[in-house]
Amino acid sequence: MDYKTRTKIARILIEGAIAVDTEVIILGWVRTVRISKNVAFVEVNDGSCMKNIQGVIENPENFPVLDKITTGAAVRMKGKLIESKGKGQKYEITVHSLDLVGVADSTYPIQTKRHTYEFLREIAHLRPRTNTFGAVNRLRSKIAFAIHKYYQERGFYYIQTPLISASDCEGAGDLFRVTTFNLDNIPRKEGAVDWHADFFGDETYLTVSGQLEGEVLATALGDIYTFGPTFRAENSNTSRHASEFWMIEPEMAWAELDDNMDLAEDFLKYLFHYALTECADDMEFFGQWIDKDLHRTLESVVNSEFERCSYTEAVKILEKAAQKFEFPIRWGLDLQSEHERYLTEKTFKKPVIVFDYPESIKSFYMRLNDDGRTVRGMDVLVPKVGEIIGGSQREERYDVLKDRMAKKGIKNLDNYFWYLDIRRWGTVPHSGFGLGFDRALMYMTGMTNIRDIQTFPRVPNWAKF
RNA sequence: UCCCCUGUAGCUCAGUCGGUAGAGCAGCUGACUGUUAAUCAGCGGGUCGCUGGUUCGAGCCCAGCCGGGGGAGCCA
Repeated sequence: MDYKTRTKIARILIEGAIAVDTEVIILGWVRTVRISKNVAFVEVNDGSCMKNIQGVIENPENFPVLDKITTGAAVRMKGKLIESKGKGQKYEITVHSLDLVGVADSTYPIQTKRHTYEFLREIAHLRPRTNTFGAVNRLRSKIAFAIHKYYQERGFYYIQTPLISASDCEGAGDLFRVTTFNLDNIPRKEGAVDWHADFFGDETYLTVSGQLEGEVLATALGDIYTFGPTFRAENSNTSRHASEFWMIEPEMAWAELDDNMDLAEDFLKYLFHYALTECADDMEFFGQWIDKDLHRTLESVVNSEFERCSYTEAVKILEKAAQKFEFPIRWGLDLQSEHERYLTEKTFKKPVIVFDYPESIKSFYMRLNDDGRTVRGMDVLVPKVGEIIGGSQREERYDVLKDRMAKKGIKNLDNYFWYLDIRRWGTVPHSGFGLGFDRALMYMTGMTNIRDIQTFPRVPNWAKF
């Protein structure tokens, strides 16, 4: 094969790195074919970029293989790069030889027309060959790289936290259990399941967050970040939730909530700006076909100063709001989606960071304020989506943390000895947050369903492919 | 988990009052001197989600089940 000698389409159409009249070999998949008596056009995409390159065949009768060159077929196309004689593209290829590498017969499900997302989800193994899903997957790669670039350039260390965990982090009952037990014959001792007999000698789960381990490393390396998968067994049936998703969780020692907000704001702006400038080809497609306001929305986030508003102020604003809400507003109640969207879309018309939430509605690890009733938690809210980041300054005082864990009803405190130990010796103020990778990508692309942002989504009742 | 909507050809959908199945696209065959989701002509294509019920007769009405979508909650 011509793996090493072929020219990727992006080199020609995006980078402009190939001179006219150069002999090139294109390896790719046929998007559409148009054949008439004296000329045929074969449009090929090789995945390297959004755009297709058009092969022109001036004497189709000499290319009997054209009969089998159909939408979806894999082909090798050799010819000379020329300036296009037709309208609609700058370059095209005068084809000298054309080989069918892999046939796609008439049962190939992707047609040269728009398909519904619902249909494409059922062919998740083929949808990356469409424009939309090609663009999504290219952007995923670029933004994953941008995330590493951002933190590495700022002296954060990338750490790998365990996916199998014995702690249930926030005490929620929404975990996937990990076991090697034969489910038809589970060992029991005095009536109860004998977890000592299980593989790890204890109950274990798929992690819901790498935060607690991240705190351990931050209080040794200073600044760290995690970037990996997490798992939630919640029966959430929405367009924004998946059972398996990737999170970015930076954690900084010596940092307080203000530093945390600064990082969250700067990080989001960096990612959006990176997408707009480094992925312009694919972003143009999203702006044209998925969300006409996409560029305006992203640019406004990049160029705005995020508003910072305490929970208490936010409640006052919402109480005075002219709008009727479905859910009640009262100090002590959590903000609902409709409230968050009102704040970011109506009141401030830009991203908002809400902070200092009531102690009663937030997790045990958030630092208790001097007022004794609020904690140093923060949520970053953006127009159109609402909450995109959740984070906090962590409770670094041993006694206060232990009390709050007990108060929050965490049962097996012994399992958290290590988490408490980092407060016992050399404790230090530290802060961090979590950004959902897939949700950030939804915002960047305008795609409205997480099942179409993840390549192989896992949601309740769906783990195919 | 709750509320609402939905399931008919490969895809997107229509199907009236309950009377036995339709269109566009795709596919196939042919035509066509540069096309851009090419165009034009012809042809083939159905377990109406499943099970049961009502009825002389059900794609249509009723019940249950299964699948899909949107919204809410939980959150990232």
